[in-house]
Amino acid sequence: MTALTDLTDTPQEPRPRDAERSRQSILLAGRDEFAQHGLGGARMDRIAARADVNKRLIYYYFASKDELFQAVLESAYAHIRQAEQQLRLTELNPVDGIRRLIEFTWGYYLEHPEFITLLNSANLHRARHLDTPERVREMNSPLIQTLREILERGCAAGLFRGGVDPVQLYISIAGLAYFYLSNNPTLSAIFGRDLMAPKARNERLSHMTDVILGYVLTN
Amino acid sequence: MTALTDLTDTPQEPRPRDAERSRQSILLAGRDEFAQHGLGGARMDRIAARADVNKRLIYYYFASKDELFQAVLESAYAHIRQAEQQLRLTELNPVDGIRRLIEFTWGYYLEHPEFITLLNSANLHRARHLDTPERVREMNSPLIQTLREILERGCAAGLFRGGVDPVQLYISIAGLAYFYLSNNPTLSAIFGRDLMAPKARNERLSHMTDVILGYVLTN
DNA sequence: GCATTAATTCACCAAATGGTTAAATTACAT
DNA sequence: ATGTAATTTAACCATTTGGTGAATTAATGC
Repeated sequence: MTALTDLTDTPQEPRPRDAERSRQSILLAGRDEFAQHGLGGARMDRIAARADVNKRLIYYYFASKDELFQAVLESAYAHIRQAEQQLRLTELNPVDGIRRLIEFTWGYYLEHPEFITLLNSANLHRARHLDTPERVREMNSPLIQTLREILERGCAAGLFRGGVDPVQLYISIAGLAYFYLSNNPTLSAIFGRDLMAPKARNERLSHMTDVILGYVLTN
Repeated sequence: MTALTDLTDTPQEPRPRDAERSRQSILLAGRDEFAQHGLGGARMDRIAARADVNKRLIYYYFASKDELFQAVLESAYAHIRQAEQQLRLTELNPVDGIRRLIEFTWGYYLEHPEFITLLNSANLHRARHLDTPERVREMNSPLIQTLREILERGCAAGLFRGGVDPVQLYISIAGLAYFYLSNNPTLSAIFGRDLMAPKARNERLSHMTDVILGYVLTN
């Protein structure tokens, strides 16, 4: 209140020490910075500023820029896979199961645009930052298994065509959503129409669903 | 031959001056560097080395890193649009027209991986480098018009479903191919199978065709 | 209270980076 | 031959960059 107790505008009041909180804060800041500028364009100083943490602390928890990126990437994967596993697709009939997977994929990419740009950076660097590929693979198998099960059920019921590779189908569902969102700026510019307008977004979801169902459904 | 005439290993023989050649060389070098490292990771010194040109020359022809990237991007767009216009899709029946467009898209992305990473960089920067959007838009309209025409013909012949938005369809065709190739490193790692193996590539083309035809075809 | 350890900050660096100044060289028209 | 504009180069620079060594402060166990 007095000039003596509050001379500066920066309170300087030292936060209580909390290793886990700091680590998490750096991880989040890194996620945002990498997502916004790409791995090459990201700046460690900015990450420190975003996390409101001394830069040296980043190197205390993560050895280098690359290792931080790797940690960010793994965390992003863990997040989407966890969300996927709460879908309970097996409780739905095959058609609704596919529908729900499409809607989920669309919604997740919409709500997590950082996931898309992080993946783009990871791929630009040829997935060099996905070490322990076994762990990641294990994380992704369940969804493919679920999809395979849905396809089999639909096929047995005479609803779905046979011979569909669940991996191909998954990549197609993801691709239809991902490309639209990832490339939205150039596509919107090229076609001269705002692809992110609410109406356009709804049309896209509807279109994607028609495409995928048009493919898997017999007749 | 003698020590007098050939003291150094760098011949130093000055190339004849050729502005157009130099400009083009820089543009190509920039394309490769940007494609490989992204806009943020690209290094002007490396571009100069790739082009075998003094770094200052880059700034003589292109004002800055951003302007060079912009020129590279425009050139890349011009290239694919030109290739698209040699497709003569209108000479084919509707089904073959769609088939050919899918095959072309797939083949072009395969032969020009740099196009994909350039676009990713452009989108990371929100298409800021696509100025003169009118020019670019004009370049892209013809293909959409052609696609619209194909869809109408197919619909009139009772082959295709009606109400298909050519822009949505184009984005879907591109997306099915683009995502598979752009994200190949992470997808291959995650699913533990080499998606770029010749067999896998053929299967992908076949799958994409099935998906798109399954959607547009009636019955 | 006190020592030990874990968390955090400070000050700093060598290398790399995008960009520039000014001079030199070459083609080319006269 | 010579003047002129276009092309190319050499040397340089202020800043930024990822990363460190060492000191410092806060929590924890005793």
